[in-house]
Amino acid sequence: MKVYKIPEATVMRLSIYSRYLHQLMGEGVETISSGEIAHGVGVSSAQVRKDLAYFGEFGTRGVGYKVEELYGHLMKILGLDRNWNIIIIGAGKLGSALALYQGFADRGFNISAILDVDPDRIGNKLGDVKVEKIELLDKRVKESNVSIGVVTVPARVAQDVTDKLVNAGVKAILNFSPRVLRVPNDIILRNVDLSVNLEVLSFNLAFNK
Amino acid sequence: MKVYKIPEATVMRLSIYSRYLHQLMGEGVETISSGEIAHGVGVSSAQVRKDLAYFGEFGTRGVGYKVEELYGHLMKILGLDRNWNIIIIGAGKLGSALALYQGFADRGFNISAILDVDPDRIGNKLGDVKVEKIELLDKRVKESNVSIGVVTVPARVAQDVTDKLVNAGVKAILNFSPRVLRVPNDIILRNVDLSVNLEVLSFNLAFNK
DNA sequence: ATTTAGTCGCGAATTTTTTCACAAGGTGGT
DNA sequence: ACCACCTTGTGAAAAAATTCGCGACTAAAT
Repeated sequence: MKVYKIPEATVMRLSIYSRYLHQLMGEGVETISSGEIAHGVGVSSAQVRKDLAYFGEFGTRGVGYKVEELYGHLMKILGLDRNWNIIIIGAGKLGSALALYQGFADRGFNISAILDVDPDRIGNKLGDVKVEKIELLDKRVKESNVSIGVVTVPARVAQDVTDKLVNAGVKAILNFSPRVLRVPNDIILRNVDLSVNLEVLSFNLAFNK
Repeated sequence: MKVYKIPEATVMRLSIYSRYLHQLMGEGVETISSGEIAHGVGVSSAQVRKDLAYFGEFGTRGVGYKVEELYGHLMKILGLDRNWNIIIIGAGKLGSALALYQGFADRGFNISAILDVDPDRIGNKLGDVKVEKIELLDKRVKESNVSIGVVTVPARVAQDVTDKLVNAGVKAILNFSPRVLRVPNDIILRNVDLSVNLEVLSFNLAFNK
């Protein structure tokens, strides 16, 4: 099987499968079929098998998958068999929420720093991390070997912050600002636009009836 | 042109185009080509034209699109030519951040209520809205004619909250909890999983080198 | 009036993703 | 040992989404 290009949709589903498997482990389930995973997360069983087939053969014909084993494979595939250091730029409501979001820590994402320009925010404690001034961006990225920058600043400064992150050496950026960011080709960029999601709902509500 | 099924990716891009056009309006731009929109938001010009073609002919050959006019069409298509009432269930960090997120109000989403079970949170003011007890769910949805429910509760109670929202009469649900929700066929459901986004980055960092 | 340069709309071709369908392999009962 | 029954892995088919290519149309310059 080709390993060249994995569909992004596949990667997102793997992440969802892994979480479902984790839940099953908690329930003491030891073996599961593609059909059951499919039903559990709302896709087709062929989809589950195809997604897994990109990376190897993890099941046993006639039987299914060992939950714990498959979970381990998925975590490895997703790069979650290690910790990642991330930095959050922007300690507004969204940045704070992300900093305190347990889901990140649970999956091995360690928040190395959270920075802002606003003196009122600097010094605030968010969980274990204290908000620091933006000038420390380069220093913090380098000293903590930060791989991922999370951008939660207003649109007008998003590109500027992004450039600084790239220069400091982050390899990937998760952008929550409603701005199209330019990054060099070797930097991985993902955009999460909260409004877009609501607007897709709005479209469906308005359009389909 | 077929109106049957609009790709979800198209809808998401329309939302992005509309925001870019709004920015251009602010800059005083009056006319724009598909190629310029494409460059501005990072897709191909054919993609822009194809996306728009699902809904009609908005441009002038040889000239391009009138920014304001196209913006108006897009807002109408997206159902943003009116206001939507939404309710947020879960006043934790994420729910609070969403409640205070200016981006929603800017696009016509009006937060009718935000509810929680935690007595410590009830009574807190988030912008113009006060956190109220979860028991008011049915009442608030009905009296404010709420169309969209936003679920930001812990995974274990997400399905329960969802069922209550559906029973109360919401037509769409935006789910931020890491749980696959079951809803009737006529209810529109979208999932936003913040961890998935980080994990796709993690995968790309780990896998591509 | 004609030419030149530019741009849209859209059918067709291409690429990508999903679904189908079944051979291969495994389990448990008799 | 054989049979009945499962479930995976995967090539092939189908479906969906994107890109290509060009005819149709516009504006502006000469």
